[in-house]
Amino acid sequence: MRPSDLPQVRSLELFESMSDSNFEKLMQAAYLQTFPAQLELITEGDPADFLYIVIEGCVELFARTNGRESTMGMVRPVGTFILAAVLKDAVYLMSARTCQRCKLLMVPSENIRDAFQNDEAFARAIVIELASCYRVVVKEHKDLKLRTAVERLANRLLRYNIDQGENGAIELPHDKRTLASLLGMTPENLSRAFNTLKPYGVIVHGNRISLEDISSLETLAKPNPLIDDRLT
Amino acid sequence: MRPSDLPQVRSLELFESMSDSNFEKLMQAAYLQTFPAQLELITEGDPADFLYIVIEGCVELFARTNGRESTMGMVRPVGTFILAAVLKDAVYLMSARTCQRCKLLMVPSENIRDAFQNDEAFARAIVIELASCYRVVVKEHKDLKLRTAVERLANRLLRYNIDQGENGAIELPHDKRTLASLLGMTPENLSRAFNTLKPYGVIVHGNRISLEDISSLETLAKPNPLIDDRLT
DNA sequence: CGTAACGTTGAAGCGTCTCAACAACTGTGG
DNA sequence: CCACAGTTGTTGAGACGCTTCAACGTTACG
Repeated sequence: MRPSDLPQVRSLELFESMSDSNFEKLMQAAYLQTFPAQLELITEGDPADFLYIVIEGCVELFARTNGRESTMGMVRPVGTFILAAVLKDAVYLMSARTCQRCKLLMVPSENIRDAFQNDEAFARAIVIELASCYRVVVKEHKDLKLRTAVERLANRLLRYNIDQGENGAIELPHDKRTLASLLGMTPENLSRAFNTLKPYGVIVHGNRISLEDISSLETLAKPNPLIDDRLT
Repeated sequence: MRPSDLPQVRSLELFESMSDSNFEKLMQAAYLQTFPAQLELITEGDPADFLYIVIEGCVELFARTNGRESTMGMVRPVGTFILAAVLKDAVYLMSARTCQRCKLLMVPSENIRDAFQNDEAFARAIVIELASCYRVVVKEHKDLKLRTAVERLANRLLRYNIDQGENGAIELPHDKRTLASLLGMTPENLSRAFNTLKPYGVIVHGNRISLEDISSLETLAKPNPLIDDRLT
């Protein structure tokens, strides 16, 4: 792999406290590969052979059953996916596809599990990473069970606003059909939800949204740190 | 704590590979307490002071926001809850209340984190437990996003049937309002969903259900191991 | 025996989905 | 440069699923 990518991976919370020698060993076993857009990287049900780390591009995690499909999450640099399956040596619960041309680091599952045994700092980091992933899914589950579609969209917009500098001008990080699926609704319904939010100062121009009245949007959305905060 | 309860806790996957001395240390720091029914044990947002282990009874995990409430899960003996919050030293994301009179073992968070550092086997067990919890929530999330209410009920009934001996006679482990909330619907809608399933051989007598035509129920439910199996 | 809790049923309304049509934009090839 | 098809997003109409509210039956319990 290109040496210039290494520091980025090393800076991942998952790897930063690991010993140099163990990190090198792990990276020597890893493959850095570039994939075209719209390629299905893994399919749910397949055995977890690799831990994936997104270096460049964007990966969509999704699930299928009975002819239906839903986006479960989006992974951007520098993020990992399907750690749990790798650690349990189980099959993937989600499928993944590239949204754009992507550069991905693939670390064989066995090497991850070996490193877990041999490097105490790595073991601790893995537990923190896993616990964080767990809490993210719990929050998403609460979001879906406790809120209407419009509320979910409103809270999502408020979060994007915080992520993007809190100046009321946001850019949607994914296309609208993906956003709709992420939020658990149809594209048509997302479009209508945006219309519902117009009286609350939400102005849509393609994938650029301006929030002209944050406080009224917050009154509607009632953001809850135990659902919407990414840190806690 | 009563010595007769110890072997049960020890047999938990989380503790069984731990060294004797570390297990004893952990148990000496722990409190065994009995709680009456309908007591709120923890409230979301509070700091995670203890890891809880259900020895007897049943605990409901639930979440609230904006005046609404939803059941997130039920914990029966011998199960743990809110491990992720304990490990991250964060606040609870869910509240918990007793459904019945309960005997619970409470292990201080600090001791759990200490044991994680000092006992390699325990660290490994924690990772497996966490990864398993993660996968359970992912499955529940898929269930909710990819299925209708009737399908969720049908699959739940098929799972109860497997859990309870696969003889077509099942007993609901919780009251119906709780089951409804678990499945993400109202009690009224659950009642109607049972009616919808009548043509598929689902006969309801209070909390006893008989499944007279498993194969037609399966045709409707289309169970998926990547959602419904508890093992994988 | 009366009260309370739980579950069921009905009617009405809301939210969401489906299907279809259409507009706007993108990239392609002539 | 323009016609073209393909993609993406929007809008409308109708159907469906689900919720709400209210009433009622049943069961459990003091």
